[in-house]
Amino acid sequence: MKEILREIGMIARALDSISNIEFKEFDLTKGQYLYLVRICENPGIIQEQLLELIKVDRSTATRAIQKLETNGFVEKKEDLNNKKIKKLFPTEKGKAVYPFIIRENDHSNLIALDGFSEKEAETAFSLLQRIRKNVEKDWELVKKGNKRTY
Amino acid sequence: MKEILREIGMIARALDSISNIEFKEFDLTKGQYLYLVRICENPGIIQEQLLELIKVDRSTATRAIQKLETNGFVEKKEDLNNKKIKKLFPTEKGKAVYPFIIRENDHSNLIALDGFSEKEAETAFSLLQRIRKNVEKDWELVKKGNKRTY
DNA sequence: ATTATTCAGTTGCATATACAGTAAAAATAT
DNA sequence: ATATTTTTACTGTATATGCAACTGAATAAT
Repeated sequence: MKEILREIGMIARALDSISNIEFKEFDLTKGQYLYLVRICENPGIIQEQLLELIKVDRSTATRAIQKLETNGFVEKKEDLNNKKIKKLFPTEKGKAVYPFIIRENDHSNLIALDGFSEKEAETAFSLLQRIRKNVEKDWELVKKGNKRTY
Repeated sequence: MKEILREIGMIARALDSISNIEFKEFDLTKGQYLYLVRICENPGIIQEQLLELIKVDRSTATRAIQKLETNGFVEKKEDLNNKKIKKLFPTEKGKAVYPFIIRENDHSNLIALDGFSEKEAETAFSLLQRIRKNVEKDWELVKKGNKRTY
């Protein structure tokens, strides 16, 4: 059995660790960049959708967004038709750090794909996308309390 | 730019989340399975090597291992020639849960690679391995305090 | 129309994570 | 041989993470 999980875990932790260190200079604490980029790219997104994009727990998302709001990176806006939801938008401060996050992420991407041909990079992306789609089904099930059988 | 990082992050978080939920029945708390499998597969490994295998901070490893030890899954043994290091071994209890961890991980692997041909799975693994090797260089640098320039 | 169910967001509590700094042993340099 | 640097493990403190349980709003079921 080819242990792709372990490779993915190692890569994810290493890259996340690097990002967290590098984003401290923008006063973003651990993990916050994940939320901020996605809010910048999807202005008006609600927490529930955001957490699905990141694959993180509801409570974790609540507090990460709360902190981002406290520190002036994003703001919550009420919806006129639905009192339940809160739409998320980046502030000017949030928009200002966005390019730095992208630049860093792009660099990590480049490093990750060092030595890859155009075609190989393309293949890696499409295979990873398929893996992600496979995995997110189970994630949603298990998070809803269902049990996997195997 | 193909955003492979985000895919990898999503996959890693989703799978880790599932594992943590599933391993609670063996009294393994968040993340502990990562350490335990590797100690089972590399009996006598020391903390410093283990953390490189997982890509986690020294202090995190210390406490994770401490907890595994407290809960009777692993034990530390002094080395006769080197007073600095502590070799890690699984206890009987640790060895007993190992197959369950493997079974779960194998299942997740299978789910992740659902719809993949033999060849595609092979390709995914080898590309991921290359990505991991690229990324771990930067990780080691940054963790040592070096700054990346880009 | 009323009741039940799902959805979206939050909070209490327990726990993991990591940076910075410490200490002691080992390896290296002089 | 001694001084310096590196290696290995650990601690203090701050912060993130997630499960379980809860709220109120929206939707579905009867």
